[in-house]
Amino acid sequence: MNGRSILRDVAEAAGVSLRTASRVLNDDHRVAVETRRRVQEAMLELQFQPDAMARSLRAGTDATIGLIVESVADPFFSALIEAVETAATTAGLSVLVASTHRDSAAERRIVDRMLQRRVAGLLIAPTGDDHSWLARTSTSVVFVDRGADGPETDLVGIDDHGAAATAVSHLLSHGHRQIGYVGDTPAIATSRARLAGYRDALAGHGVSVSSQLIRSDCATVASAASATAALLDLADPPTAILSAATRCSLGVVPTLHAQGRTDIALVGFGDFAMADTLRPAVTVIDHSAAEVGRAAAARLLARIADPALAAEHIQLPVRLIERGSGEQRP
Amino acid sequence: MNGRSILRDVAEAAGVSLRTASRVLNDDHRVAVETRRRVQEAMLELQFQPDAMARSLRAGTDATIGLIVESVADPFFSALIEAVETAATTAGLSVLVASTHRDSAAERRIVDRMLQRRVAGLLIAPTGDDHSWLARTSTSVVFVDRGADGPETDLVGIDDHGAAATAVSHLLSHGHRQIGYVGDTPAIATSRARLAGYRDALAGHGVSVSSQLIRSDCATVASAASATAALLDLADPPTAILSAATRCSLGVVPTLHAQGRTDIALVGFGDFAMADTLRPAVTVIDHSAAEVGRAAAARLLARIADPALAAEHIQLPVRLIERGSGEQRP
DNA sequence: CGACGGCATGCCATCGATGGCAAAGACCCG
DNA sequence: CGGGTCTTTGCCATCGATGGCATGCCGTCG
Repeated sequence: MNGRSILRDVAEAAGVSLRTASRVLNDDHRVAVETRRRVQEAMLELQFQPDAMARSLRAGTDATIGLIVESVADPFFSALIEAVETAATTAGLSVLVASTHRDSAAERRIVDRMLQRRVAGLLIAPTGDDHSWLARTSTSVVFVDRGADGPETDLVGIDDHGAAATAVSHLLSHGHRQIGYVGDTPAIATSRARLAGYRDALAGHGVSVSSQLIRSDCATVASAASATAALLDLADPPTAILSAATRCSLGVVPTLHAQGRTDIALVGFGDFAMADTLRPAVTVIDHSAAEVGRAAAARLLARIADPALAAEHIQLPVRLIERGSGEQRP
Repeated sequence: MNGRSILRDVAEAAGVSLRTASRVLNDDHRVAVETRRRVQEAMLELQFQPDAMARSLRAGTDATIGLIVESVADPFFSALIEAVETAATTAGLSVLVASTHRDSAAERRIVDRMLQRRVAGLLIAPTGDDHSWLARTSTSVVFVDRGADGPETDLVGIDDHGAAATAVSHLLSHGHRQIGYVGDTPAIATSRARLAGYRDALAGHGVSVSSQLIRSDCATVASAASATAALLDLADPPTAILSAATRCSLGVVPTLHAQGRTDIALVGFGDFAMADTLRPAVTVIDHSAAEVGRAAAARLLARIADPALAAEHIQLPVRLIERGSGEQRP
């Protein structure tokens, strides 16, 4: 039916040059009132829509930010995405999402593809440790949730070490000494920090750390479930458990319920649906994904506006929500 | 440090024309072996990455699909997004996401923006009823979850009417006659179909429908919670409830638990975390978001490949997962 | 030895918009 | 009335890659 109309058509219809039509489109003030009116009329008439590709090519950058996470479906990341998307839309930018599924080769491919698209900026919760591509691009990048160890790039996340330590101290103060740890692999910076927080809190209270109680190999709900079952089977089982990721909690909690061992104290990292409806309701460390997303997006927008900004590590506060499970005594 | 290199640089470095370098880039067979080698060497040397914008401009379409949903953070949609993203990535396409938050003006803006970007295709779970823009574009569009009432466009979703009827029949067969309905607004086609399925199943079994038992105004978790409380307060309260959306279940279930009324039979639309850990575990109709996403993406890719395809409505099967809550008798 | 076919390569235009510069017209002032 | 300034408008080149057509070179065959 309609071939879409281009700016040239508008210009011809209005009897002006392409350049003048372009000026009207961009609200350039140096256009006579009458001319502007004619051009605008023609634009409406022809239902003109500017071509974003052409603009991007000319501008050298695309009005889009790339968001790379581990999994789009993960509750933490999906909440984060929503916050980022809201901020981006407000700023007139679109959002490209992609999941790495912890495959660092896939991550590299995704990063390359986004850079080829000349995204205005990149938000990334990295999987791999190889961030050498950073040196090869001038695109604005902000790490989110976890990231480069070095201080040369922006990072927006939470105080994982402190949060884990807080959780452990909470359990210690309720009389626990045998505290199990169910968490994700230390290959992920975030998990590493949480495990360190766990260890340091125990050590700080003079409690010895038993490696039997530490299961830091739970990348999936299923592995967290079986790790929990294994902890319960120990000769000297834990009286409390720190679940160091929401994903882990989704395995730990059902296992405790299935085995009728809800007497075991539990603090989970990350809030989740129904956490306060279960009996006992689950005490969690809430690290608001939306807050992290908002802050990361704000930081990225600032960096896009001024690429010369000094790198910064932003840590958002977390809060312990006492609901019952974490306040049980041995 | 490095300004990125462009194809012209590669051509110069290899001592060939731009056109030849372009041929190598596109695996055109009409290039001498030796020349190809030189050009490829130059590409590696200069770390050449083709500019996606320029290609898109030339091609007239962008290697991207747009995905427009109500909320990126909604569990149903986030699972759907992940499936779509996986399929798209496999096909070499990127994914732009956006949330409408049920604002049809926002939806229009988002659609316009995506069309301006010349996305290769659009997947949309529409909020508004005005799909007149469809006529004005030649972009491939597939509706997902809900959509145009007419048969002129593709729609991938589930049999909402049948699924709701199944759930109601299930409750009826367990002796319930007072069945409450907590669902979203009938303004959404999906909700409308579910409510109709509820009514038709009741009518089909000769049970009269009481409008007091129907709360179809629950767009949020909080409103579902208060609607549930109101149902319980009725002079003639329901002995069973059909929660017609996952979001609603997240309000219904905590309310039943908080009021100690877990004796009320419940069937929920959409599975959710911890549904089988709660006591009683929650019987649900599982409509796999991932399945819907996969099918919708496959359909869109097919349509992009062949825009002349006849429109089709695809309904994916659902299954009733009996866990206990829906099998309780009055 | 000349004509012709096929392969490899190159030049130019093009996608749609915008930046730089110049020109044309209006207007003012001396 | 001429020269200068300001406003409005237009032409051309450009962003980076690819399509169409032309050209040059080689071999082959009559």
